[in-house]
Amino acid sequence: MPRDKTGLLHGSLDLIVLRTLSVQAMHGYAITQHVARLTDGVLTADPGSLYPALERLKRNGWITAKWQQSPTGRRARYYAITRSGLKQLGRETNEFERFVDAMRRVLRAT
Amino acid sequence: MPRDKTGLLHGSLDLIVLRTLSVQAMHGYAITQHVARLTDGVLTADPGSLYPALERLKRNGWITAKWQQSPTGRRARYYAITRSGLKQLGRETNEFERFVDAMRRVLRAT
DNA sequence: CTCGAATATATCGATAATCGAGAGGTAACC
DNA sequence: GGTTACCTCTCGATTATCGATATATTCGAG
Repeated sequence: MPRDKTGLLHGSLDLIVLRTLSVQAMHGYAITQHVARLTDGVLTADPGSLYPALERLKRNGWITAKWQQSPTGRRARYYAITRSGLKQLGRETNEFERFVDAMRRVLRAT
Repeated sequence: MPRDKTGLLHGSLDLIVLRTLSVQAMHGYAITQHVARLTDGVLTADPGSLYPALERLKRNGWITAKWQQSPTGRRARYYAITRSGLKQLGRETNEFERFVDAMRRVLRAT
């Protein structure tokens, strides 16, 4: 599974996680799989980045965590997005679009 | 002049600089102005990030530096992209597009 | 003539996010 | 019994960005 190694992921992992949880509450491992499958491995949420990120988001009140049983019977920590997390998702999505627009302007300049 | 503060710039400054220098050789301060004007201040190349970045790119052989007179009569260091810098620009542009595509897939997932 | 704004380069330390490499453990399957 | 898939979590190293700061020159306004 290819890693980022470009540094581009920097600052967008939170957005990825918030967006993923806005679709459905799920546990960390499921987030990893979801992102890898959606992007054909272009983006990955590695444990070493994901769990700190989840802790960060929780600390900011944008997600909640609760232990549950996964469909496979094992215990897993389910993360759900909060109302303020949804607002944050909106903000970060806008920022991302602004960023991409600006980059496109630079990349197309003559 | 608004700063990034999202972390999104992380990893794309090199691309911005290479692309800018591919248009025309110029000095650091001119890069700062060029990027700010093109993007309406959405992206900035602050001195504290720019000069280390230029040094980094030079170390990799992607740009060259040479002292010259600026149109205003002051001495300035002019940076020019090299052939291998152009190749690197191509690679980084592709990576960026791949990244944006992947992000879009995540942001549009249902 | 003086003063501030614009031009221009550069360094330093703090910050913070990512990543690699694990460690630990359960369940299922061959 | 061994391997794979599932699932959480921590630690240290790395690295880029950023804010602040220093230095110096040129130009135009008052």
